[in-house]
Amino acid sequence: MHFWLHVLKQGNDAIHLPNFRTFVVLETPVNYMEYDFRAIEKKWQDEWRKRNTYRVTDDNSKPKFYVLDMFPYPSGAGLHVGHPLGFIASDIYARYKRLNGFNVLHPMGYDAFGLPAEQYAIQTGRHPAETTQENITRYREQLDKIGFSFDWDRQVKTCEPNYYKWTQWIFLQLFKSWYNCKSKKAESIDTLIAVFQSEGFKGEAHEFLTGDIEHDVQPFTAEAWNGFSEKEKSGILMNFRMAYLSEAWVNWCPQLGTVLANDEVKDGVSERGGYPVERKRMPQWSMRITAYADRLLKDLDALDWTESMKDAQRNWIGKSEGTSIRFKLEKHDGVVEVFTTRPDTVFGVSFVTLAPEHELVNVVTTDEYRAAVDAYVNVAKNKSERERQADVKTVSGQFTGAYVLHPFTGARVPVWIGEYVLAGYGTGAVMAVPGHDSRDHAFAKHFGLPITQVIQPKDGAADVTAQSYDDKEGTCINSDFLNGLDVKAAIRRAIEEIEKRGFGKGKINFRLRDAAFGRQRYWGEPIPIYYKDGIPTPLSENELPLVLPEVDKFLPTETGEPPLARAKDWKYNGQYDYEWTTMPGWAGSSWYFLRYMDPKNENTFASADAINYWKQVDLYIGGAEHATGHLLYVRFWTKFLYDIGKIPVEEPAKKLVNQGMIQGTSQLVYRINGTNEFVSFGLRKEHDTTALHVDVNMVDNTVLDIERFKTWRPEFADATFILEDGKYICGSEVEKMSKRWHNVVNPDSVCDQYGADTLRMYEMFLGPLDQAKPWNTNGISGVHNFLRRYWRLFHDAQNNFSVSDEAASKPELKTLHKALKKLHEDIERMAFNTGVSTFMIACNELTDLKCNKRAVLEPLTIALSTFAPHIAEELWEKLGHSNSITAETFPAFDEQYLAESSFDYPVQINGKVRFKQTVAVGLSPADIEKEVMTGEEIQKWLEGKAPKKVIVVPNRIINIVV
RNA sequence: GCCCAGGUGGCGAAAUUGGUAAACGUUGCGGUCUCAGAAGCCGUUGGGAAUACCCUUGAGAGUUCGAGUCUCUCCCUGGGCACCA
Repeated sequence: MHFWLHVLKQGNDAIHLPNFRTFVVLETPVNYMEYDFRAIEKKWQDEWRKRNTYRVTDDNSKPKFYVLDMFPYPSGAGLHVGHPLGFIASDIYARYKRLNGFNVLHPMGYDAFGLPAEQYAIQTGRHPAETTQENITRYREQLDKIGFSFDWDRQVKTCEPNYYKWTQWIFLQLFKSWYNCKSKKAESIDTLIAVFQSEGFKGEAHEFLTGDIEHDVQPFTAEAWNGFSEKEKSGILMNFRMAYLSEAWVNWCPQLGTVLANDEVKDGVSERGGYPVERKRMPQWSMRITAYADRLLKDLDALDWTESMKDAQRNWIGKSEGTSIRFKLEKHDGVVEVFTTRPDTVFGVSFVTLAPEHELVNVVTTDEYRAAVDAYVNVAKNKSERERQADVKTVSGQFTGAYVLHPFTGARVPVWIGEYVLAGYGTGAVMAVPGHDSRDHAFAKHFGLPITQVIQPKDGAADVTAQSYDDKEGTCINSDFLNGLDVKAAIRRAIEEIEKRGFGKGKINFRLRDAAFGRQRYWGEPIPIYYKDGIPTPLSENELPLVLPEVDKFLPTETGEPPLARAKDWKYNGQYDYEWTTMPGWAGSSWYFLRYMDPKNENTFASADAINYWKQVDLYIGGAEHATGHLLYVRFWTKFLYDIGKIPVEEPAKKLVNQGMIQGTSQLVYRINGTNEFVSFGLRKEHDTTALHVDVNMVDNTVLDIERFKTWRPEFADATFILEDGKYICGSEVEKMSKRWHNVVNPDSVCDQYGADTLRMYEMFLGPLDQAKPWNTNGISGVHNFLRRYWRLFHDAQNNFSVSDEAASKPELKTLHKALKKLHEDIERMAFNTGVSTFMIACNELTDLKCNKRAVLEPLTIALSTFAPHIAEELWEKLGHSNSITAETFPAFDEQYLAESSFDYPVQINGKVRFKQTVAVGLSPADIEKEVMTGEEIQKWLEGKAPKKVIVVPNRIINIVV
């Protein structure tokens, strides 16, 4: 006699004998008789913890492999099924590498400083440390359920003093360094001071400054330097430090009350919250990432990252090669320096445009135009970033009354100001060539300025008065010594001539700007600086960590100072104010991969031994949205630490894989307007309806659970429904997974229903790792079914363990080795979706063969432990092993079994026949040795083989099926 | 506007170097088991044609004995950058 066991959706177990007529309707049919994943998964998670199975040591006898996930920010919402996608992939790869004899570092931690915890603190008064810790605890619970092989002993939290002590330490190193453009590396600021003491500063004549670092330091002699006050010296050195304080244009977000870095601003609004962002000039700590622009760009080539990721960084760095040209002012001593990538069009200049913020605007404006210019500049200044960006189509500008002289022709060229010229890029001034630049063209048209053609397109005439010809192809005309040259040659010739005559010089510009580093926020690392007599002074290293002080409120002070100004008696030595801004979110994440190597070290950020052993991340998995933020900053800090001799590698991660986002599938119901009646999806067009999002957990495969819906919200308690086929069918839409759309699916609920192994395999099965895809559970039963069938291979009909020690047959071995070979390939190239299929195919074949042979099941189970570690461990134990399966070796495949029954099928090419593709037909290896046959030989060769099917296209055998 | 990735059945997708397109899963349909629901198991599921034939990888051309894969043009979707001179 057998009985049925069903489970209520809520998790209440109930046993039903067959003659019972009352049944529990199943949400998810699960037969606990067989594969009891709940017991198995709990057992092994406990067991792994007890045995410290995944503890990692710096074992020099094995090759190392470092698999890293981008650590999560622990938000209050907990994990949804999208979060673990990358973690599962990295876990499979880490387990695979471990089984292949590597010593694998696979850690996890938390990026724990950040805005949401602080916003929550402002609203509720709860300390961010407290809520962050709660969120971390919740994350850990969720992560533990999925069966990851993280070494939790190495966990890091960026908000803990023993971690941010070293973030502050790195800040101090940056503060104490400058970038030498000659040696192309960061060096101790002492070397610069030594130069100043002995020879002063010669401006551009100093080779180490001929790079692209911008500063406004006037030349001085050694005597002058030695006579400067401490404050003056400090001010000058600030222009060279890697971490520096300066008056700078920043992205100010009034709603968030803080400054944002460029990558934190999207389309003129803050990435977090979507609040407007303005330009504001204020004292600001910055990181001189621009010094590394060229190296950050160049070193991308050697990285094993996707092209799109590298391109995103290339775009962001935005290198453009061109030249600066100085235009002498007509009635002043000064010059207007412009930057252009098209010096070949210099004879087409009809005016020069300055950015409204340009410092020369005030100087050159004539009295006649002063009022108009002031008005224009004022309007421009008061516009927010967003307004300015939204407004790109309107042409605006103002003549200053001033003229410059064309360097080659001496012609008078009017000086305008225009919003379309950006203060922060190049020199903040452009030479306008309306014939060959569409923006200049629009400006010229609008203000009736002359348009000259200086480039002749190859395919004949272009009417530049109607439209500018921007292409970098053609021949120079109306251009004196450039006439007849094509664009490329003309650019070279023009630069040569400009340099020779001293009008300017070839120059490389980057779009990349220095990164704003101070945040007017509480929940971040304090910047280890205090102000002694107005001089920003670093703490000494043994004074670290500078611990985040307590404050009464997390808001700015009444006078607008950052929250840290509220901290009572928080002064250096009881007398000097500390810096009140804190570090941005990206600070802690810019070096965490190093801390995992030696997370508990009290004396240094990580010991030299550990760093030399682990070196860098071999495989880094995370979201593509970090392309221009985290991934650029972590490369920057890595290069810096390399320069100052602290680490042996220049790049944080050799290989980067971006996992695609898992979107939510929102479910919609249709309420007939003005009623409380809901109409099913298929019939909604017959009514005037409004779509409402409903909780996806109330919907099973588009069918709404009406009873649950009624209890969901009080207003739906007496709702009525128009059904189709007796069901209420919901509409669906793919949207970002968020509470707002009620489409969040938790990994916990999937683990409860199907188990962690099913969740792991299903997330992989969903599609290619790097692709964005909506979450749906349509296929999850297929994956779950696979695991049950796999379980059944080891058990008889009564669920008794039953594995045979007989030798495996050839077809069984063939199935095994085919699967192993494919798994090696699938996992190596991170095609985990096909990896799941490979297991399924093998399982199907073995089921068909009724194979329960140890010789086949043992190796396959080791392979399965990468994807589904819990069930694999359980079966491994049942197979009589007392050791954890993690101690095994990933089974190698044996070509012999594959070769024995397959051959390369012949294809005739130009009268010769070649063997191209391996097809299994059961021929002897001797047949395969022949590489080339004529058509006649094939006929002979086939004799006696009785092929089932031979497809012959005139004179050509396409395929043979035996 | 510039740069990148992609477009294959009802759906998620596979095809790794140019070699039988649609593996694997799901959905639908049919069957089996059952007093019965569910699960399980078996068959079938790109299109057309009365069988073993033909057509089919966004569109069009090209290279090749052979193209989802390579080249060119175009269309569409997603992503990045953007008055960056």
